[in-house]
Amino acid sequence: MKIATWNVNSLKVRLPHLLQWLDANPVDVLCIQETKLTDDKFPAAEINAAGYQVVFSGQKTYNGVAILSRQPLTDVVRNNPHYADEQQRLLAATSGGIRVICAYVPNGQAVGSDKYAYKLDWLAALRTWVEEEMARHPAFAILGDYNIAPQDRDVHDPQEWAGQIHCSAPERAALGALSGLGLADAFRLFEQPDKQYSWWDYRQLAFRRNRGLRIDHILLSRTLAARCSACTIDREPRKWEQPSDHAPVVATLD
DNA sequence: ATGGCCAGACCTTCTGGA
Repeated sequence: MKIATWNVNSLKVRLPHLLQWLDANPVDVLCIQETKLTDDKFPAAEINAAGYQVVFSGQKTYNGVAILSRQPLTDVVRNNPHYADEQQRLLAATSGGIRVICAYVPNGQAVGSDKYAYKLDWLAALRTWVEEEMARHPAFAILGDYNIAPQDRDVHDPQEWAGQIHCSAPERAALGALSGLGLADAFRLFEQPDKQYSWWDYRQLAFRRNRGLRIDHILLSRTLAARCSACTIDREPRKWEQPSDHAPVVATLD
């Protein structure tokens, strides 16, 4: 089976891309972020018609997450029970025996800002919840936009980004604390070409120049990491007209 | 020159993203 994550940056604008991508890439589970839609506006019928069950948790203008699945979704949980948050960034469900969390980690804006403090608090609380979920579900995956580049090799220009948002030591430590629960970055289970990114700024022809960051990740429990035979970033939809600034990441589980 | 693009809100200009 295949599981994937994609920050679509407005599902209203990107629904045609989502359907086009699913048609070419009929993954079993897809986590999407930044839907930017209230639940009454969520295009469930169009997604159902494409052969997917879907659960979603949205709000106006910002954030919003959804899980699409070919198999039924059960035991749905919205938001982190350990962290009161009006922002809709987390959704959990079980599909095909796998416990999945879809995560849209706060951006953080700038190191030292209020939003940065929120990002770190949010990540600390996420760890507590993930630890619980993993204890209950050995087959566990958390997929999403982490807004953190784990290492300098995940950054097009590590000197330019050194210490900056997405690359600061506390952010990387918070991601490391999640990994410390026994989660593996699926992408790094395999030999990969250099300069593989999942996000590119809309400005300055950043995509054409491959000036990007790898900030979208699939983290797998040991049980699932043992089943994982591939993990790739699909740059194709970033080339389409009016694209999301993020690319999908796909993991194959045997 | 610290900008540049994009999406969405209530416009002709802002916030947030990363």
